[in-house]
Amino acid sequence: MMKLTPQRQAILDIINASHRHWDADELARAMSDAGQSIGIATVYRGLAALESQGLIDSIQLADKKRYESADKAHHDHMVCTECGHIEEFSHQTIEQLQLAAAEEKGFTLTGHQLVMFGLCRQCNQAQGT
Amino acid sequence: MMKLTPQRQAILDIINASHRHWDADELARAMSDAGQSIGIATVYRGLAALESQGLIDSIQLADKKRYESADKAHHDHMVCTECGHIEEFSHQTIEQLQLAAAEEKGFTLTGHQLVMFGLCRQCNQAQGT
DNA sequence: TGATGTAACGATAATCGTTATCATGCTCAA
DNA sequence: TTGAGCATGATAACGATTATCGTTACATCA
Ligand SMILES: [Mn+2]
Ligand SMILES: [Mn+2]
Ligand SMILES: [Zn+2]
Ligand SMILES: [Zn+2]
Repeated sequence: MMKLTPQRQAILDIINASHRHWDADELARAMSDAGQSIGIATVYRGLAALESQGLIDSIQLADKKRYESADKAHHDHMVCTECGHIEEFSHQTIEQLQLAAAEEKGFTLTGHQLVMFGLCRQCNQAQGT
Repeated sequence: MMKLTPQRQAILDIINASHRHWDADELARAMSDAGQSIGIATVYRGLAALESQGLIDSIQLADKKRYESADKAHHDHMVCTECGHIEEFSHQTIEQLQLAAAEEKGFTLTGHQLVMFGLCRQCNQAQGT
């Protein structure tokens, strides 16, 4: 078991207090802004520790890893390529069919990540026709 | 339109001649081994150019981008976390349900990537019970 | 033919997210 | 009280990718 130090607790609190998907740098900056500065290495180690304990979840985007609260049911993500907005969705049938597809290939699944890219509703409208 | 230089043609040939998923370094090494050395920057630029023309496809894995032939129908990937083997699969219903999920959120899809992680058939057996 | 413009090349520096190193600080069981 | 062991933070190192820049290949035009 790991130790829930003040730094790790603070990271966990920030993540749990919002529905955002945070990267390491944003968390360090948020803590700094809140007067509780933290070393960037400590952020990375804390995130890894919290995730290994299942206290937070992550998604690996092209450039960086982003973390979110684990207090939500499993879901996947749509990322707006215009504004960066991340929309969540879950689809039970898709999940089931993934299991079936894996079984068909002899794969034992430990995880998956489905990311869809496109324009969110707002950016769609801003774009016009 | 871009120019299909000897370097880019060679990259394209290597990718099309196999079913592998290549990273930039592997391609540079393969060309070097074949007696046609190439600058690593040229590999990256060539890959970007070829992909923008739709001549090759790519998948973004955690650490690096991998490229494959575009002479295949769209498919998604299972990655073995033990041996690195990449298995391809396609599931028409999953694709359709993705479109439905996007529409429901007001997203206009431009792409998606579904990657499943786990143990491939071989590594499953090697593991035993 | 030869000047000139444009795009690609290749070596290498720079960037960026992440991990490793290491000296220092805390904490808790003996 | 003490010391083993884990956490922290500054910073170096790393790996993939991109930027820079001088050089080269090639096409166009005087
Ligand atoms: Mn999410
Ligand atoms: Mn493939
Ligand atoms: Zn948007
Ligand atoms: Zn395997």
